[in-house]
Amino acid sequence: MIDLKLILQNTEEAQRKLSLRHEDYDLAKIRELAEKRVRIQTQLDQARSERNRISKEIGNLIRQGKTEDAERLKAEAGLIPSQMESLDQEFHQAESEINGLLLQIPNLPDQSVPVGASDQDNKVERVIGHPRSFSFKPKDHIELGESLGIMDFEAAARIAGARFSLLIGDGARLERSLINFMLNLHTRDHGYTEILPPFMGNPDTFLASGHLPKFEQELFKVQPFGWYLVPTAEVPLTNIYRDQIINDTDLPIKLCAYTPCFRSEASSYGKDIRGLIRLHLFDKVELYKFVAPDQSFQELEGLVKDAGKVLELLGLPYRVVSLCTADLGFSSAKTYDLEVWLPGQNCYREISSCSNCSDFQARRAGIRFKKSGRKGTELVHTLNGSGLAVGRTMVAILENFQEEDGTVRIPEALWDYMGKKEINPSKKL
RNA sequence: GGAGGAGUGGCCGAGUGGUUUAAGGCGACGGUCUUGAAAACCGUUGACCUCUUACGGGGUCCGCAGGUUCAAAUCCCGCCUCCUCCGCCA
Repeated sequence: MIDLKLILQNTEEAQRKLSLRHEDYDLAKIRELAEKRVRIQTQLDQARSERNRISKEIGNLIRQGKTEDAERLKAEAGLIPSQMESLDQEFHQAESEINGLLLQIPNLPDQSVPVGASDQDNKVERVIGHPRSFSFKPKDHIELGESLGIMDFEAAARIAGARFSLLIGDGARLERSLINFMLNLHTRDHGYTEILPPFMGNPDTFLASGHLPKFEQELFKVQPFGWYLVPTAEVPLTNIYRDQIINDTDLPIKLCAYTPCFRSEASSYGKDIRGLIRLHLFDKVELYKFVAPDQSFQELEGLVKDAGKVLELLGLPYRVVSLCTADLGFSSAKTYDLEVWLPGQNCYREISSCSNCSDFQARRAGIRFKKSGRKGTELVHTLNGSGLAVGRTMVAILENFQEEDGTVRIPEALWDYMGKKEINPSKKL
C-alpha cells in the first residue's frame, strides 16, 4: 500500500509517478473520501468524548448515593448512542471504500527506475560472462532432457496436465543438488538464515504481500478451506513479521527459503508452452531482507550480487537488467532481473527478479521497527529476489554445457552434490 | 471427530459492569553511586487516528467481529488461534 498521507499532501506528485507505470488511478476520489472520513471522525470523537464525560459523572453520582440525579443524567445520555450510530456507519463506509481503492494501487517507482512504456525499455546494466560459441547447433533443454532420459513431459501431462514436469534419475538429482547448492551458498557465505515455511497461506497473508486482492486469478486456491498455494516464498516470508515491531538492532534480517511455487499462469496463454520454462509448479530458492529504509537501495545491490554469485559459480553467462517503470511488479519500487543466456533459445531469459518493495508491503503487513532511545516506530523496507529459479537453472546448465553427442557436463560446483561430472544419454524409462 | 481450558502492553501477569486514567513484575532507557562495571536505589518507558503554529487536547486499541448498557477487558452472540485429554492418522 502506498502512503495515504502522500496522496493527501501531494496528490499530483503521486499521480505523476503512478502514470509512469501506464496505469490510471483515481487519486482524487481517494482524497475526497479521506477528507470526508476525517470530518466524520472529528464529529464522532466529540460525541464519544461527551458520552464518556457523562458516563463518568453518572458513576460518581451513583457512588455518592445520588441516584435521582444519576437517573436524570442517564435520560440525557441515552440520546447520544443513536446520534453516534449513523456517524459510525458513515465512518466505516468511507474507511472501507478508501481501503478498497488503496489496495488496488501499485507501489510508486523509485526515481532511479528507467522510464519506459514496455519491456523494450528495460535497461541492460551489465553483462557477466560470455556466451559460448558452439561448433554444432545447440539443442534446447527439452530435446536434451528427453534424450538423456531425465525428463518425461508426457508422463507429467498424464499425471497432472500441461505445464507440469517430471524429472527422472539424474534430472531429479540435479534439481535437488541445485536446491542444496543454492541454500548452502546463501546460508554459509552470504549470511542468510534458512526458513522452511508453509507452502500455502491464508488470505490475510496474500493481502499483505500484495498478491491479493488484485491478482487472485494468478493463484491456486485450496477449496473448500480458503488457503492459497504460494506463488513464491516471498509471500510467507513477508508474513513472518506481520503486525510485529522489530528492534532496530535486529536489522537487517536476511532470510532464504526453498519452496515449490504454484502459479496459474492465467495470463500466459500460448507462451512457453513446452519445457521447463513456464510451469504451474516449479522450485525456487528465494532471498528476502527486512531492512531500515535508508539501507534498502544499497541492500538491493547486495541482493543482486548474492543471486548473481550462483550463476557465476555455475559458470553461466548472464546479464543484469533494470526494469523500466512500465514493467515493474505491483509491489516493487525498483527491480533488477537477472537474465541467463540460453543457447537453445539463443537469447537471455529471466532467472531471477530482485525487488526493493520499499515500505509498500511493510505498510500492508504492519511490519515496523523501533529505534532504541527514540519514540515511535517506522515501517521497515522489504526486499526479495530469486536465488535462483531452480528449473530455469537446470535449463541453463543443460543448454550451456551440452556436447555434440548429447552429453552434459556438470559444473564443478555441483560435482559433490551430483556424485558425477557429466550426464550421459541413456535409455528412457 | 469428541470433551475441556486459555488468549490482557516488547515479555510475564492482576483485573467478573462505574476511583482502571489497565495494578505489579521483567526487560529496555536515563540518573545516583563507582577508576570502570555489577549490585542497590531513583526516575522514565505502548501503538494508532485526529485537532492545534506551538503548548497541549480529544478519540481508538485487552484474539477478531457484532450485540446489551448512560457506561464493557469484564455480560451476551458468532468466529479465529493456541493448549490439554480421548479417538483416528503420515
